[in-house]
Amino acid sequence: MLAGMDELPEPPWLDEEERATWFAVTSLVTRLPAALDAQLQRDAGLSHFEYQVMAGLSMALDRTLRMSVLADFVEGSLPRLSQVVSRLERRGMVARRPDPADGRFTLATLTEGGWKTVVATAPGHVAEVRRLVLDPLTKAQQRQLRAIGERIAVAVDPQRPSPATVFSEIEAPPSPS
Amino acid sequence: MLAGMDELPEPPWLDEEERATWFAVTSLVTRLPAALDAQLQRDAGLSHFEYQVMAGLSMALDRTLRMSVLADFVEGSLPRLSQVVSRLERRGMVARRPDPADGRFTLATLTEGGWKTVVATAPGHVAEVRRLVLDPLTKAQQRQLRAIGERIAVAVDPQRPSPATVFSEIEAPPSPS
DNA sequence: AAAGATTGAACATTCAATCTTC
DNA sequence: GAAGATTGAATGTTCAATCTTT
Repeated sequence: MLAGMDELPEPPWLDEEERATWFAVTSLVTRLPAALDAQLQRDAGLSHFEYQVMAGLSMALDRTLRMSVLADFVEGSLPRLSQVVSRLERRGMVARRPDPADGRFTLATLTEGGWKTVVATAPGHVAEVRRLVLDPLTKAQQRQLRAIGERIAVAVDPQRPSPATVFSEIEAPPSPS
Repeated sequence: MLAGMDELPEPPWLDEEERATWFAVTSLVTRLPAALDAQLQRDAGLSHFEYQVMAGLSMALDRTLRMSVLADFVEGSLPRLSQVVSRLERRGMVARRPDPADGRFTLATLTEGGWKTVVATAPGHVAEVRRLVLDPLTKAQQRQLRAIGERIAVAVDPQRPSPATVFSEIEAPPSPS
């Protein structure tokens, strides 16, 4: 694949500095999600993914979104979203119906009960996000983290739409999260 | 819980900057693990967690570690580790036996075949880590990321041993307690 | 009795196959 | 036939209960 190319040879192993950076990253991506799940599970009986789904809907116009747009927003696969929304539907949090404009789409709507759950849950979740992520960092570090995340995101998936793009699909008045 | 305390009132919602930071974090913690899993699954038929387990053992003295120490190192629960090691054992990658020094402990050892798998897999994995995380960042950003990760780690779990501590357990001979 | 580890059942996730609508 | 979504089976994870050794 790169025969004949004239590249900087990258060392096959990580040096001590790089390993420390890498360790920080793995630790972050394993422990932070676990901590967020724990808080939401404890206080609201929701996984972080379920909460993201409901929060996404709560920000949308008419609290309604097509499944595929919602899947994009929560960065999950459509099959996964479908399973999770089925569970949320059984619990009365979300309702689904075919899109009248095009029957191939499915519209998911946050019910009144789902809305109340989000409204009741959001402050505690936001507080936890502040406590674990925002408060421990200086403003400068928050900016750095944004830039770093953006660079890694591009490397992981160059095709990926920017946050702003995805977010605009959602439209946004009343916004928990 | 905090009646009468004199605190800075924290706004219940995130402002635009904070939300951007938060979005970068959630995106990072959901997409990066998926990308790493994909590479390892494709090239070696291993999940990232399985790889971490085997890599941890490969660095240890005699390629052997007590299950509880290994669980600490890979930041997973003991039940989870036990299930995963059972699978790896069935595949001939790892062997278990009671610790002769104290029968309550179980010693897990990387087999010759497991070692060969790690040796064959590591370069590709390291290359992927470079490609997705290290290469897109400047040296300064790598330092920043380390500092940021450390701050968040402390917030998530103040009791948690520092990376250096956990790592030293790995390299140190099993201390007869 | 406590520490370390394992097990079994409930639950969640993944992926290919399928279904429906355009 | 293609796009959007769902389902079913296999796989993985979680958690409480259990077992063994000290």
